[in-house]
Amino acid sequence: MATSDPVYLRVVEDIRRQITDGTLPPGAPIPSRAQLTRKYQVGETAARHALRVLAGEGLIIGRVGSGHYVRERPDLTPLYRWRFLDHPAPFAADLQSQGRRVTWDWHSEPAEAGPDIARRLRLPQSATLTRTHYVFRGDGRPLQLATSYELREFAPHTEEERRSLVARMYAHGIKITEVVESVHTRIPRPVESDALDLAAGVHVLHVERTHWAGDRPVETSDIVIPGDRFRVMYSMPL
Amino acid sequence: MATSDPVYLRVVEDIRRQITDGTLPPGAPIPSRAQLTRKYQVGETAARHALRVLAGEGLIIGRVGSGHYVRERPDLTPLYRWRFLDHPAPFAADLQSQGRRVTWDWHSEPAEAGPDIARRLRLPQSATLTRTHYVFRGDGRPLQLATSYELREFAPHTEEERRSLVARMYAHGIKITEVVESVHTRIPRPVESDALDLAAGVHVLHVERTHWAGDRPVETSDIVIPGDRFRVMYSMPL
DNA sequence: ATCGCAAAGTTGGGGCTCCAGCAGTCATCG
DNA sequence: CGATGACTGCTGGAGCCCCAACTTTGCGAT
Repeated sequence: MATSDPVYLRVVEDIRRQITDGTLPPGAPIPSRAQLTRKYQVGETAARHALRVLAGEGLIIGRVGSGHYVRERPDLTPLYRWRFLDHPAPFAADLQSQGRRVTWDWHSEPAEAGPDIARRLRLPQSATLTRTHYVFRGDGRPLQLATSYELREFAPHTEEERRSLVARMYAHGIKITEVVESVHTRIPRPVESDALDLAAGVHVLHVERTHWAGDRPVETSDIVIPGDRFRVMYSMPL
Repeated sequence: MATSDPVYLRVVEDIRRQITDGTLPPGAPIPSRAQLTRKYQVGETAARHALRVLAGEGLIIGRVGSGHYVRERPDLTPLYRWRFLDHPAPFAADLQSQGRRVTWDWHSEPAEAGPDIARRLRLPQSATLTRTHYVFRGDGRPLQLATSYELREFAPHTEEERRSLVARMYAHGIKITEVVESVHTRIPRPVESDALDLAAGVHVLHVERTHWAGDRPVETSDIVIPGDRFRVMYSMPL
């Protein structure tokens, strides 16, 4: 099934890989339609489609009359990236509203991204992340274990910062009732793919594309609560 | 400049209008590529492109072998739609952190959308909205005036609900330092248009597309802070 | 009356081509 | 020597066509 994928996806994935692993640095020119046509032995339609998808993802930018280029400042993209893979336990914030006092402990350690997380976070495998294990407690009794992965340069530096970060997440009242399997992808899936079919009963909240920039504090959160599974996508700046 | 726009936009805008004003109700079939080609006297490329854009916006859904249809449950789309057009005053939440006590009063009234808001909220002009005027005070002194427009069916029903809604907004620490000119558009601009150019120094956070569904509580917020102007986009369910 | 099947219609992927408008580059002219 | 203008390459819009896979429909046979 992997080899019979649409042709344009092959091009998209190859270029995306080159961008994320640094082969194509920010500002680097992307081959033009004509060049892609030759290089990947595809039609111009597929080549142009691939470029549009990548541009839609925010990875590259097209300049009329000039060409496509790898977007500058891609480091702004992953402000915070979280990934929780947890016990199906009630989330702490849930219990706060029931009057219990929630506390949490954690310990952080450096970790390599590894293939799975690297792919999901669109990072090179060698990227150094900060892995943090949490133990959430309600009235002292353990409620939930959680693991989060953050880019080192964006991870909180002090105890206080991390505490405030987690507190802000709690302020959202995120309930985690089952597997929380998530990544905050700022540059999610290809533009045209997988239009959601609400009528079919798929329950999902889905942020397709988010672009941003700016040197001021920015905070966004997107919470997805499908039927029986859900994801939390969360990002915060310092 | 309006008449020399791309042709596919003419198709997009016409269909979008028909959907938002109810001419094409949820579930209604959209003309096929061939039919659009004839109806609007455009090429197949433009017709298909228009359909893709609308599908990308989440307004319609394409089913292979069957056709495109107006998405069901479009009422889930505008959960809350806010629009503030305000004084360039510091936002109350800002002052909270400085230890001042922030309070606010409001009064709500029904209002017709009118041409401007109808266009921005993608609603029929005759839609009945709830218009709410706020006065925010810091330590009793007026700080800010704000006006918000909400779909009536999603407006808070009780005093307590509205108070909690505003409080939740404050919890985000949204600073409003200048004109807040905004609409929460769940279905923003066409898929392929206006990729942001970060390199050019445009400072903007921009949520392009958000789709969601589900019968459980969903909360999303998107805060945009460009250089010297900014928008707040906010939506919350009950 | 119901079942099965074929034909027609539709989407999505893909190919090819043309053109306007823009951006560099380079050569020519004053 | 500097400025202007022509040329080339690129993007984005647009047209037309073909095909595979899938749905729907309607007809014909049982």
